[in-house]
Amino acid sequence: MTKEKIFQAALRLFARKGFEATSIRDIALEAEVTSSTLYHYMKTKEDLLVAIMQEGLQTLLENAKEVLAELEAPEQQLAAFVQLHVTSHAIDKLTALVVDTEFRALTGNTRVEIARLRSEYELLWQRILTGGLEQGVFTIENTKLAVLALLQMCTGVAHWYSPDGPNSLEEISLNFSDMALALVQAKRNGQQLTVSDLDLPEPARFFMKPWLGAAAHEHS
Amino acid sequence: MTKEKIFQAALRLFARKGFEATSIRDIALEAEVTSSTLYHYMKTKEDLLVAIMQEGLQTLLENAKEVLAELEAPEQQLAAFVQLHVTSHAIDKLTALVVDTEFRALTGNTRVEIARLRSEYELLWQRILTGGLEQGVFTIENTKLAVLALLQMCTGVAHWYSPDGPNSLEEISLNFSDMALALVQAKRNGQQLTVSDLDLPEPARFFMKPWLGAAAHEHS
DNA sequence: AGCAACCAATCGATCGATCGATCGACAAAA
DNA sequence: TTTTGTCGATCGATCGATCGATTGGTTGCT
Repeated sequence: MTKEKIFQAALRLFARKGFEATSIRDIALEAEVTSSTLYHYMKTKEDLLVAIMQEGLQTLLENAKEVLAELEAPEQQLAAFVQLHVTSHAIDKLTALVVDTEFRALTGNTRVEIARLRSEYELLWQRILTGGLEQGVFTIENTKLAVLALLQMCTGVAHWYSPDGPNSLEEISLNFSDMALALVQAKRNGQQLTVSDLDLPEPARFFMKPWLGAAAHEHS
Repeated sequence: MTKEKIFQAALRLFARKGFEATSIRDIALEAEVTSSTLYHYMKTKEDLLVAIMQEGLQTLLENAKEVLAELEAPEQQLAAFVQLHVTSHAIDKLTALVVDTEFRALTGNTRVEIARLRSEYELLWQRILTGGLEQGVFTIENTKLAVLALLQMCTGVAHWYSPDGPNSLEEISLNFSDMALALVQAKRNGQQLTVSDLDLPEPARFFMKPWLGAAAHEHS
């Protein structure tokens, strides 16, 4: 479908050059249509950006909520959240980069709406940490700062991950879970917990619905 | 001086709207000169960006090297690095944001040069973690991944810090040091280390040379 | 079956606005 | 008189967006 082709082209270019540096004609060229054709599928260039960001954030949010519904222990939730976030940001690097770096290009209502999605997601992390604190399994001085640190550290994966890199996605995902558990000093019986102590359901990735970009990669 | 005024204007706008979204005329307006005058002080718009990024990265790098010269123990070095990085990114938020988000706008030689500065800085972190591993004071599965995680988590401060926020810069800086020490599981005598165990020289900020933006803020 | 009416899809041409950058003129300072 | 700083005017290129025309497939009426 042409529409999908246009969205994929925009996604690639927004991620590589940034929203402002990408022209309508760039997208048209990449999608192998004329710039006029673009306007048959969208109203403005910003609409493309909004669609990408909404899709990415909503999918992440849905997956996160499913994780919370499946797992109870805060240390399990945290590890699964890290795996979900890291894996999402690696598999669909392009969408993740756009979501994380092009927020300032948004204007008006959509800006507020996207900000709301993001803070809703942050709140889920906040609750996990609070839960872990109440159960005495985490040791955290400041929950809000810890959430910001954890999120930022996991989000960074999108900036450097490559399937050809020295570490597999699974290694990275597990390693980041361990670092997160260490950061909050997750302990049971006075022993520092690692992800291998938690027996999470096989691939935590099981929950993951494909993102926009990942979906296109499947049925190509 | 007019030149300084121009650089400050560019810094503010690049940080707020991004390099590509900022026009020459925007900068001229903000600096209260005409766009022609800009070209008396620079050759291209990209030169402004390069100057900002070089200044920021080089100052950070110099300060980091001084920290390494003053402190020996890896846990001290790590805590001081975190404080330096966090404090830099909070005090001179604008420069930090530009350095961290506008790399892709660079072209040609400068792109390579800036990338070299950045990787040189990363290497210092790498050495600290390796040192801590060799002394058995850190527990880290994968040093490179840990460096990326730590850097990303500290860099994120520039995105949300505000002097009017609920936490003082000192609180944030100390808190992030503790989280970093926890992430690498820094231990002496089997006891998890915190920043208060390390008796660092009074303000670790002592080493900090002012950045471009911070400097202008001083003699204003 | 055949024709008319419709509609989604695509195009080339082009709009006014703005882009980064240049030029020569003019004024103040050295 | 030369140098340094500043300006208005303007360059060609490109920007996001719009327009009417054309195509090809689908529907509905006879």
